[in-house]
Amino acid sequence: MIKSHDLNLDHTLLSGQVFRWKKKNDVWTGVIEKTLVRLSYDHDVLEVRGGERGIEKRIRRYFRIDDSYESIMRSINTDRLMSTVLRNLRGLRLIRQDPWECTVSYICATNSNIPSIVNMIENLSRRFGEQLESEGETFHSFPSPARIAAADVHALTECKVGYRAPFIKATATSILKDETIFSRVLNESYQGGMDILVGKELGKKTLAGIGPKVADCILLFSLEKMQAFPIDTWMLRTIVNNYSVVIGEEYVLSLGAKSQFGSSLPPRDYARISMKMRQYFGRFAGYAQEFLYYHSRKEGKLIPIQKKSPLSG
DNA sequence: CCGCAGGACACTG
DNA sequence: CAGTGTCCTGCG
Repeated sequence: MIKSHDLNLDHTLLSGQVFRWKKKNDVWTGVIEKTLVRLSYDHDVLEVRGGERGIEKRIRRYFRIDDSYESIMRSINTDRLMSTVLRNLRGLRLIRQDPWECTVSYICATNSNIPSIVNMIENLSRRFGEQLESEGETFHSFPSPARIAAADVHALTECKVGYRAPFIKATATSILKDETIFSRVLNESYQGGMDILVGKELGKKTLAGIGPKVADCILLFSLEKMQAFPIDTWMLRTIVNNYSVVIGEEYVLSLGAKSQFGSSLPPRDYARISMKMRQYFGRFAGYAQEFLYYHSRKEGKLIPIQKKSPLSG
């Protein structure tokens, strides 16, 4: 039995980890692999509709119910901010996603925003996934690598994924050709897994559209690397505003001086900052990241990081 | 019409 | 290598 105290669906499904759940009348509907599931709370007890026998177990796995939540919360309760955030977002959990869907989702996330990502993933599913009917509604499974690899780039572009279309197709093709890649990462250390995903393994790039940030998301959300600490522009702001001491105040200043925030963080800076944060939060740093990320998004406007100083005139 | 949003990549020096 | 510009799309 899962209780709302252990799993807060709103926090978890709105935290920006996943992009395919919809809420209507206090019922969350989503697709786990090829099963359509409806979730709601009845007097603090999670109620599951859809799926067949065994669905409860899959739900537990999906929401990582078997993680020792209390112990993890204690381990990442490192400071005043975390203490507040952990209390306010009680019941937020990491989700154990399918690596392939996760990969495509975060390729789509580059230089984009959540509503747009939701749109892209939905378009891809509608066009290339399998239809799932339920209670008069139509949903779709996420398309397999084979379906995407076989797709025309033009057809992918029609799903509004933009310049990511060739990346998505190329990555699907790579995964078809190297089916064990995810399981190899699973059996690797964090750094080993990172190296494989970004293509440093044999010095050659295998997966297109996957840099360190996307790789961190894949590692954290689908490949059991709970120390992974993805750093997007929001997280960078949060770090600069709250954890400059952790990554080095002089270093923060040097970052600002370089004013490199117009594009992505240079890989070397990304590696350094995420390493510091992993060291600071420990082996469940990824949980801390997710709490901080959702917190910062809920808080909304943070002080934007200054870009190139405009030539005032 | 411009700036920007959960970065990656190709291209210079 | 390290530092820039560009990339499709949607929205304020």
